[in-house]
Amino acid sequence: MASKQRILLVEDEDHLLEAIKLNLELEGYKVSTATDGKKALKIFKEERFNLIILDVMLPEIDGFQVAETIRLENSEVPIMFLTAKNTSEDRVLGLKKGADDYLVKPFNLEELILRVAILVKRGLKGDDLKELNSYKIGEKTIYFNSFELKNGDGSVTPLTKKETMLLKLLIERRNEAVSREQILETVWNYDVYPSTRTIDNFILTFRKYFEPDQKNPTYFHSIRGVGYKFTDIS
Amino acid sequence: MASKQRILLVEDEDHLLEAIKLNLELEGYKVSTATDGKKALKIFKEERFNLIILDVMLPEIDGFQVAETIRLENSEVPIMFLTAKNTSEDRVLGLKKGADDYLVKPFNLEELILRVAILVKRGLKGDDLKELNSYKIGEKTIYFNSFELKNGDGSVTPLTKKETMLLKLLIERRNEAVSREQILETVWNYDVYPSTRTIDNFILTFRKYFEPDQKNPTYFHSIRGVGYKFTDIS
DNA sequence: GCTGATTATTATCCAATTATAACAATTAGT
DNA sequence: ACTAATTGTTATAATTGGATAATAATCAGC
Repeated sequence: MASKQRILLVEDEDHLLEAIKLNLELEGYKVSTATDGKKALKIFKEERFNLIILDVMLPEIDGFQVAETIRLENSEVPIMFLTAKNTSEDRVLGLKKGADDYLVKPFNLEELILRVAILVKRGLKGDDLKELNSYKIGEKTIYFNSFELKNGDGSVTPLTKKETMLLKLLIERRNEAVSREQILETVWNYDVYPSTRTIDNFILTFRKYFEPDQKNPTYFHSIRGVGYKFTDIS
Repeated sequence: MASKQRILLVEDEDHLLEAIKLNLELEGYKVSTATDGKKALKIFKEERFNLIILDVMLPEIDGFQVAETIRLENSEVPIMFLTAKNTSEDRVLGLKKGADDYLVKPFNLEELILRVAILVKRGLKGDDLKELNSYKIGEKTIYFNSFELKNGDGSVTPLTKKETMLLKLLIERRNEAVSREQILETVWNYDVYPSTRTIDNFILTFRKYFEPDQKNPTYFHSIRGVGYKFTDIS
């Protein structure tokens, strides 16, 4: 990812604030903090964030009001509420204020991290998104949602739908063998199987695209009797 | 809300399936159901949904595989996992497969309803109300608000409503493939699908407007089996 | 164990098939 | 009258499977 994603964390309990901040930073986010609603709004006006995490119970201005104010100006940024109350009215209220997610205290830190990842990913735009949906192999970069392959010299080769899908599958499962059966089930439909020879053909073109030495594949390995394995150390 | 939002619910326990379905319908959603992964994929291919709720443990094909297959196609539809397992690996795996949310069983029905509302709402505003008033392609400028196209020589060509909408969509998503389905969903309504051939014709006129060489498009690329991609380096 | 024969699987090329898009002409709808 | 949508024909690109060569695995016989 190009640059660190930024999170604004608003929480009045110092202890909890520090714990969450530390964990988010370990995950690679840049975290700004505020301990009350007033300060939160001040920081929000000065910087741009990819996600705002708001405790509901805050001194001076509560989390809901903060969210409401933010939504007046900027309806895009995802907002996650942390709430101790678990009554239905409260959660519905949060929703109305434009929450994208909420966690009930006490919560599991790991769950927080996971949900943060989902929200940040969702908010990404343009170049970041393109970055997220790409994969580098050597000098070349595959862009999965523009269906193209950028070569080392900057030239671009178009990829077909099936090529892209199969590449995606093998890369998702990199460093493990994917059986021919699995490939057919996933890339082709569960009912219409072509001959297994077809797969070879796709691998062949992949090797033409990516392998410096066709006869000695670095990336696309055949596993006899099973299927193929995409190997990459990155 | 113009028309009912559609949800695909995939769950193998009949009792739970019915309970969730009933509650979602009470909330005003149109709910389609499937009891195993294979059926789910079949239905997914036939209809369009605003949200997919997937139990992870399913007969035949599990929820993760279903999600993976859906995500291999270009689909951006939000996916929520229902999972009994609460181990960290499982949740991270769900994330990687492209989850937008997940609930751990046993869950509170009210919480499910709330989270569904968040995801559906998010999907709707996903059409980005980004202010895009004009856009330059080569010598020409499109004015989205006045539905017209200013040519290099200063003359003006009027654009129809549909032309403008489709142009806007493709330009907003520039450099990525937009599937025919997405086009139909966005430019046409959810229920009124014209034949997909209609789209070709619009592209045809776009190429007449913008392409120096019709046979070798610079801007409007067809991606076979997927849809169209508007390419621009600016 | 080793060697060569046998068999199974994959690599590769290419022609045939199929799927999809380009395009034009026509119809429908307002 | 003018968009929008359908339909049909042609053009084109992607996918497929057959043929053959290459390679790897298995096995029989020594």
